[in-house]
Amino acid sequence: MGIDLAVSTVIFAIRPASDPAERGILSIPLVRRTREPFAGRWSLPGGAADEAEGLADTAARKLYETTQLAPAYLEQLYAFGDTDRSWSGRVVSVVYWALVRAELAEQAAEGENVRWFPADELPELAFDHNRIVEYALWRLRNKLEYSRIAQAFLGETFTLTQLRHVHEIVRQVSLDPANFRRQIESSPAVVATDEVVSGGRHRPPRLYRYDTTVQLADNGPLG
Amino acid sequence: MGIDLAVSTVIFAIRPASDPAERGILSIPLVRRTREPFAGRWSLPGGAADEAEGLADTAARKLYETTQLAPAYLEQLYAFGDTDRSWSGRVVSVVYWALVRAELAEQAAEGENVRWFPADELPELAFDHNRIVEYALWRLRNKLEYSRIAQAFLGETFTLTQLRHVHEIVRQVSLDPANFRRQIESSPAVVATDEVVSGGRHRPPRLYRYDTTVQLADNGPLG
DNA sequence: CCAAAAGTGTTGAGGGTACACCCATGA
DNA sequence: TCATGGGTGTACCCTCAACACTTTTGG
Repeated sequence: MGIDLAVSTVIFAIRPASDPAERGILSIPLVRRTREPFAGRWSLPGGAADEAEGLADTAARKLYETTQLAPAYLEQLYAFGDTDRSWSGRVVSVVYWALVRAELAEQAAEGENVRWFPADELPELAFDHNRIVEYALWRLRNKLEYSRIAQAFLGETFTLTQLRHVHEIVRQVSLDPANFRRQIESSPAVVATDEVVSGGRHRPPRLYRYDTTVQLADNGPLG
Repeated sequence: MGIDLAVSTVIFAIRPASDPAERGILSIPLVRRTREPFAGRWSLPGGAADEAEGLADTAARKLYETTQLAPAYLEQLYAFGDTDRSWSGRVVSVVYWALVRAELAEQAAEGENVRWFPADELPELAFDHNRIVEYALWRLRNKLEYSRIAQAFLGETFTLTQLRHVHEIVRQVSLDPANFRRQIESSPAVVATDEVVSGGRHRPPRLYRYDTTVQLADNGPLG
């Protein structure tokens, strides 16, 4: 038979919360399986690797096909290859994780077979996908602390409060606004614009943007 | 046709230096290719993935077959899958990196088709293996700073000076012995024994051992 | 006693946290 | 003028780098 090679992606976005007191919910889109094994169960978007296409390209394409979205950040997570992870032959899955923008994720396709779930309230998924998501969550939370990837959840420009909310939602902590500001401003990756947002009934916050000459995460020689 | 799946491993050990002023050299064993493509070039040990065997098991087995050694540490590095990385069909390589003990690495098999090279003086290798080693080196150096994996280069017991030399050789820095001592002693992963090493013409150093109930590196849910 | 490495003590700089305080806007 | 979040100042603590100093061995 041989070994089947598959590509899957854990897609993260911050979506509006039903409870308006919450600032948003870290969410993941899943697809319902229509075939055995695990027919009817929810699973990560993905499919067989394409012989003529790079692995990351396949991940981005599958991502687009299920959500109609393009990722703001995409990174390989891990190659899962235990012998017993699928009982329809041996499958090695190269899994990626992606961040998409909140504004776009709202209009993302949803339907009978595609649905967004809160990242830490998932149902029982097909294969070893619960374990995969758990690992992706751990990586996301870790990387948020020492890299500048939080911007990928937001649009072109954003306020520091919005950026802080991303950290608070993902890392499940509450951060001091004053210290958060200094921490971000000391980094060259985020720069102030001269625009502000008026309309709130308080002092208009300044908009910041991400400096695209700085790379989001340090992945060493892989860039 | 389809996609071929391979497993390779970047093996690190600290071997005795020719210059006795050096404490040791970070080295990698390579195998000479006997077939096209890249016949005659040096390359990473590895081979086709085995359908009945886990990926890490395959990596450890290939490691043993080329060096007669067992790894003290083994971790997945990355899945390399660019479409143009082999021009004998599409090959996806799941690459692991491993640490082996210095004492054992000295007796490691070496021959016409297996040879150890200093990690940062490699010849031009087959495929994209130079880039793979570069990434593995980056990961090793990074992980040494925030994990307790340096012990894997040493034996059951070791002196703090030996452990410091590992850091100095791998990270290419010189470290203050006093501060290094405190840093290690504050970590629960390394514990003092009541033995000392006599014989040197100076105060006999205490031996330490690694606490096996603590895991070397934090790989999150993957353990 | 001397050289050399093991091991201890101490100080000062820098980064992060907590928190007091002022600023600018809409209602 | 008040409520609300934006934004600044500052004191304290803790970690870490630098380096002086003491200890224990072999020669």
